[in-house]
Amino acid sequence: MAKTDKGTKAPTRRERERARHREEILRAAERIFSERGYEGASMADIAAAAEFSVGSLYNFFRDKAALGEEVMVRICEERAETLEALAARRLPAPEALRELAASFVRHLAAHGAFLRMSFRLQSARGREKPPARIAALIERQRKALVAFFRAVAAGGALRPLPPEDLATAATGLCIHFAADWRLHGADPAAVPGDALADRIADVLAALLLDGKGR
Amino acid sequence: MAKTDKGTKAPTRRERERARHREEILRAAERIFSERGYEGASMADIAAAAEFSVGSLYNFFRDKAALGEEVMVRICEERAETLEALAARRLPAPEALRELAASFVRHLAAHGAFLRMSFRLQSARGREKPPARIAALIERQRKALVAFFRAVAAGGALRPLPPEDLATAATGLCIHFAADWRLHGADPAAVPGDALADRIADVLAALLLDGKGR
DNA sequence: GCATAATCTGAACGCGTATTCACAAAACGA
DNA sequence: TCGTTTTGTGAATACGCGTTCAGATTATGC
Repeated sequence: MAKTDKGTKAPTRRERERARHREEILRAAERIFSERGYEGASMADIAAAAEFSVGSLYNFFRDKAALGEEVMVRICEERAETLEALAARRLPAPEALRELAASFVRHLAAHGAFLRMSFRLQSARGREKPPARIAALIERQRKALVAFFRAVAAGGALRPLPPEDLATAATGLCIHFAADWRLHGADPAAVPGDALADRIADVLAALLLDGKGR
Repeated sequence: MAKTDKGTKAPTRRERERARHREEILRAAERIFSERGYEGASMADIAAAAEFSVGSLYNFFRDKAALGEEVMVRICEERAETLEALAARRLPAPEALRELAASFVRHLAAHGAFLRMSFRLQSARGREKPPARIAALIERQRKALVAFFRAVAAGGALRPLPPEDLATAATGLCIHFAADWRLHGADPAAVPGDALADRIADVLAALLLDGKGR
């Protein structure tokens, strides 16, 4: 099976090692970013965490921005895939919303850098637009979530709103309840768990489900 | 010898001038922060915008952090007062939600720095907590919004959720719809207007109002 | 008008950090 | 084993920015 290249040979030993090193740098970078934030993480910090020299980082990434972008891209890709898979499952509304909340919280727990770097996109310097690859992934997530809500709404158990608005609303709810949890949580380094997932699920259900059982 | 006494005599000419200068610096700082973000705004930029020298800024504020904090504090105070006033008006649910959306958008339009600096609180370096004064104001806003929803819910026209959750949900919706509008808007420097307010109001109504008329 | 205090100025300083580069080490092919 | 190529190293570099301070400027009290 052709891996990443445009249909050439199996990767040589060198290529495999290089890929592994790249991977380790990315993992270390994500850890440091999530601990100290993008601006607070120095290349020296990341290099130390990855057990490489600073110079080596530049053999793999053009500059700090490229490294940060790649970290974010991978997180966003994972989230997009999760959402696409979730949309394809065609669950009934209540379970669908519960799964949405659960997957969101799992994503947060796995990628502490996600919320931080998302917020950074909005507070970033100047009038910078997010890099094109990230903008595209955000759009992909959005598309998947709209499809998710279109499918769920077909069951007729949701409030009558355009799926686009449902998607935006659900995202806003997830993010803000998570931020609120971070703000009020005792330990700022704590990892979100089932308590948060349940709370978000309850709110999503209460607000988005059509309350026909009343 | 009366210097800065605790609210006794009429302020002398000097004191009034000093207060005016301070005011001008704060206005300039807010403008620059909203244009370039906190990290992207240099003290030299702010000084130039305020038509003072850099050194003068330090006669009014201990350092850049204190200046930024003061800018944020004033914005948050204004918002808290608006919310408290709104809660006190005891409007019927539909009008109440419409006013909530409208006041939020007016606040955004008046203070371009608000969203940016709010997001910055979440993506900030290290594990810094927000300054105590700002944390207190955020809490004050939250309290006001909870009171608002408690009052509105007393009319019985809202979805049956704890007012705390309604408050968190409403905030998340407002912020995320605004962020979405910023992201998809043609001009990134555009000022949010009635179109955004209407959209948010519609969503709030559709999700938070008890749909008993169905 | 003069002495004194308050305010303003902006060049100079120090610090932190992203980035580079000359060199070292290692891996590879023959 | 030996030249060549790739990869790794970390001290040196360059730069931006927050902050300071000694002196100029302006206001105030007498």
